[in-house]
Amino acid sequence: MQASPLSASRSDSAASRLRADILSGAAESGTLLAESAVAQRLGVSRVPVREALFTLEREGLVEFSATGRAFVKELTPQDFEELFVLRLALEPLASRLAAPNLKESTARLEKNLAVTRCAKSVQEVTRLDLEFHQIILEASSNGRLLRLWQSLRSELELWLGRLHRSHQLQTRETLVETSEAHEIIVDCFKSQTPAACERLMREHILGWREWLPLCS
Amino acid sequence: MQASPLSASRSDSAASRLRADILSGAAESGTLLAESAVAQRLGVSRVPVREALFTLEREGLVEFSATGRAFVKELTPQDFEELFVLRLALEPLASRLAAPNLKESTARLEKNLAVTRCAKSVQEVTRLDLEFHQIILEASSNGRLLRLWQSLRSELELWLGRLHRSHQLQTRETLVETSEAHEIIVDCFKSQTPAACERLMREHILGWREWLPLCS
DNA sequence: GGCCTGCATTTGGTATACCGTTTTCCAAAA
DNA sequence: TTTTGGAAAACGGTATACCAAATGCAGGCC
Repeated sequence: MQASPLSASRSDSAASRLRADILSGAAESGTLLAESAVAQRLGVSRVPVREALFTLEREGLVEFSATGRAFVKELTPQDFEELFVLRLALEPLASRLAAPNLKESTARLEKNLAVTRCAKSVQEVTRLDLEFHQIILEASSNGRLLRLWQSLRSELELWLGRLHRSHQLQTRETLVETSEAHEIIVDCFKSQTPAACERLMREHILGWREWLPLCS
Repeated sequence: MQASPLSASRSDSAASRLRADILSGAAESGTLLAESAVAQRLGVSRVPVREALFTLEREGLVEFSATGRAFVKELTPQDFEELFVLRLALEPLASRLAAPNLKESTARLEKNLAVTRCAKSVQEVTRLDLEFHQIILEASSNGRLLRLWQSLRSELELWLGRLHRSHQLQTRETLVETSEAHEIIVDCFKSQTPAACERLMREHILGWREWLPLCS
């Protein structure tokens, strides 16, 4: 256990509930998130809601208009392209940095892999996929690198969630593809050089890019 | 004219004033920034101060303790190392992406260069240096890349400011070094391929790393 | 019919007040 | 002298209230 301040503040729980609404698709793209309305719905005052919206903006799930009104973010194919370029810059780097440390934290990756193999929905596969990558980022021992990546993570989740809702992806197929790729990565971390890990992650991200044509 | 909401909110001006205090060294490393005290000093209520502190945390100038108290960030040599690794990942990439667009925005770079040559203090050189790099990031046409870089910029400024105050760097020398390096970069953008621009920026950042030993 | 105008309503920005928790500091005991 | 106990002060989290600006709609004007 780690980030549990014993009682999540109302700001945090407001952020969590809004995040869930957005990622699940309950709050559609472009929806206005008025402070008062959200506050009333969540049963808290406007102050925590305000902070939650600020947090979600940082995560890329919400955007503010020039006059300060908050809307659920809209994503375009260009957004996907931007995310791709940045993953390609950050994740291979993280893999190289993490390689020396990863011989120990491999256990976390393998546990993730085991859970992934039993996943029962595309959403679950997606979540575990991102978690797998985050484990590597955490092992990179570069706090700022992790922070930068996290500021992209929610957007990726949002993107993938929408994709899964518009195209009906096959759970089985997605699961097998993901876990096989991750398996190779874990093996690489266990036996290969940092440079090899970097190269492999680069390939992995390049492969992920193939999802792009699915943009609606 | 662009991002001028006609009257900066009190949150924004509070953030500006705090940022200036921190970057100028008026607020020393580790100083507690209590909401009430800051609010009283700036003549506003706690709410805008709260948001300003949140903003500055995002910029890396302030850090919160587990119990939510804000302190002026302390920087270690490892922080410099992290910033270096990330600049090395982001800026060459930005240069490559910007190269095709830069033939037009070169004017901005050249104007920056001209002003730099007349700079009269190390602080001014530093500020213009970062501005030069930011112009390139802006020309990369990747909003997220720019955003990630900006989240490092204030920290760089903080770092360099402290460096200049502890070691008495020569204005003349710093200025000449900086402007000569930037001159080469502008030439490259005007005549070379994206790949060449990327390589050159990589060299530039690697050279910048030589400042590291100056850590106290 | 389309466009401008003005008012009612909504919305965000900010000040103030209250409460529980954390810090701080001093005094008493080991 | 050091440690510890506890109380007072400081601080952050949040609710509420007020105001100015922005929005949206309806009615009038061209």
